[in-house]
Amino acid sequence: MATMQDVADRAGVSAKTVSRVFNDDPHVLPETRERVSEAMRTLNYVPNVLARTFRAGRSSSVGVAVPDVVDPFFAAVVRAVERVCSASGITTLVTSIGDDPAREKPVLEALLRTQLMGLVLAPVAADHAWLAPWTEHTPIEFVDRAPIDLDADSFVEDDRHGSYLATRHLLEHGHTRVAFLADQTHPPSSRRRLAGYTEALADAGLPLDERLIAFDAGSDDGAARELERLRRLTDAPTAAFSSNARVTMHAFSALKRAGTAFVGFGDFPMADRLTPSVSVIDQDPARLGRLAATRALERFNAPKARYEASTVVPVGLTVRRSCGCP
Amino acid sequence: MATMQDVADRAGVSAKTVSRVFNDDPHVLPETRERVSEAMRTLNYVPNVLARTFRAGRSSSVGVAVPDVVDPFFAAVVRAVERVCSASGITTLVTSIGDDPAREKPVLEALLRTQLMGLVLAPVAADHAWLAPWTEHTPIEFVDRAPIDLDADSFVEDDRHGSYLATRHLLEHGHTRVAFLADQTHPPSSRRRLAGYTEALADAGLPLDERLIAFDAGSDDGAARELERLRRLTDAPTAAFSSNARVTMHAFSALKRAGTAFVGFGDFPMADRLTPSVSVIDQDPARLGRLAATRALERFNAPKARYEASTVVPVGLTVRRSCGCP
DNA sequence: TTGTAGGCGTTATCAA
DNA sequence: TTGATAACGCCTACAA
Repeated sequence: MATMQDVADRAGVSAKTVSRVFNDDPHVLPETRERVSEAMRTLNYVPNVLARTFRAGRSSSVGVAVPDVVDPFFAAVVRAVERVCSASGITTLVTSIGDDPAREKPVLEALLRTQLMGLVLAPVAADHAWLAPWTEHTPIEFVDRAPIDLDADSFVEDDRHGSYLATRHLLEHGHTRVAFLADQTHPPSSRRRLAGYTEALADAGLPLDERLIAFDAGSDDGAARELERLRRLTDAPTAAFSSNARVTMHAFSALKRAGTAFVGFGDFPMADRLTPSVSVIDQDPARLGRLAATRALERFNAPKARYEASTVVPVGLTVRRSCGCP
Repeated sequence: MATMQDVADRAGVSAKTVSRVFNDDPHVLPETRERVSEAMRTLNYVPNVLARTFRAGRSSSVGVAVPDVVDPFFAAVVRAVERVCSASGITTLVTSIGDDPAREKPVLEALLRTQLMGLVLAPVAADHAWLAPWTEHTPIEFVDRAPIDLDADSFVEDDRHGSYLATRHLLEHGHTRVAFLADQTHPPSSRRRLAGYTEALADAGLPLDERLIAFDAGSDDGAARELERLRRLTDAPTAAFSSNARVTMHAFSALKRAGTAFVGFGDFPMADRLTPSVSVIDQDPARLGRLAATRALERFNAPKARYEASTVVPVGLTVRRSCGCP
């Protein structure tokens, strides 16, 4: 690999001049510039990014850490961040944290050590206090899930309102017994979604029946078990609100079998092609990613400016068939 | 940010000793080690990864470039690479190339400039000759699609045999008119899949009818148009082989509407929940990613060893309902 | 316009 | 066992 010095030797100039040519510094005679360019070409000179980065004290990349890139929701976040960054010539360092909260800290530390320009994070752990020292050097933007015990930007969907919409829609179809399906992942969102559900019930003058809440619907088996339990209730539910896409996908077959009307929080691929097609609360993960990445770069460029810490993105109801609509 | 020198000063030793402690060099007295560790703790020392990387002349990351992280197939590849790498403390640099072949070169160059340990690549462009100089410094592993005009490792599915299996299965159901559905992406795989299809027809003593080949089924509209065209043929097809998951997903509704029996190349989320559930040729993207990442690291560690250049991973037929099986 | 000196943080080399 | 020195490739500050 040719270095600046190699090019300089060949062109009969100093390394600094090569540097100038490379960085389009105007203080170079056209003739010199040409000689240097020539040398760069013949030697196939490629600047050493590592050296530049080191010198600059900052890498030119943004990190993205999500629970799982295979989840379409997070994949969309990742792609949005990539888009924003690549437009500025910034590379993206993607990591899947996985389901285990204990892995989060080591994974993020490894990322942050690389002197990122910023980090877009959809966390799985429930405590982010330890990130505080890092926020002084690196803008950290939370997406989908707000930080816990940490002062940082967050970009989240309107969980409460989405759940409210979904539940109300089912109630408007005449259902009075609506189950709430969830899994154990990220309690804060879950809690907000439960709150929207409860609120819709209350507005309809309906009581909250704890037995209608299923917290183990995150797998095919779990969903089947929970739905079987619900079916056996004396006053069995006739409708269900699934509080996230993962649950909706796993519970789909069981819901269909039981003939239960349902709405899910979060769209997913082929939801509109299933029979019945699935009515969903429509999130916009790309928007979350875009906003977060943009903010990260803004903060990087103007660390002292003041920003809105918490951004709540509205969600809407996409009506298809599973809710009972014709 | 504390540097080694800061730690050294505080512990009353030289920077090199701190380095030794940090890197678990045995040639340090336990007592010295303790003093240094103490200083590291109080100063909250974090090694400068940029400096280390620069010094080493190599980043400790592996690149992954795929057409689109949102595509579940490539997402699975990405995650597999991540898994392999993180097990060795190596970070992963993920990039979506997008659909535009022209973007491929600049995107990859940006990646390669960062002195990657290796690159796992699922290309969209049809010429890789320009990568030749890079392969001397960086192992480049092709997945899903083989390199064109370049000598590099490749890990691909058995396209031909998979298509053969799918087509034969449909023929065994008694169909004699089987359409071939494709889009324009990556011709080499497409061509091999077409070959398998043709071969199955030939083995059944059936002629290849060019009119049954649809090359524009990569979108909902395109698929609908193509199927309409096929429907109007005097001798319309009663079955179809979709040559990739993207096409299968887009064509699903139209195929269902037409009552056509079909098998798709490549599984996708919810394929088993659709009505009819979709019979597919089952690929194993995670395996491709795992193999490629492993090879990249092997080559990095032993650049001179000899390896099998081309690996073809077998595929199988997952029978569900769309093929007409009861 | 061009060049020289110096340093970013770490580690290899070699000497003590 | 420990330390001084130099070097990785580039760029900023300053000098010529």
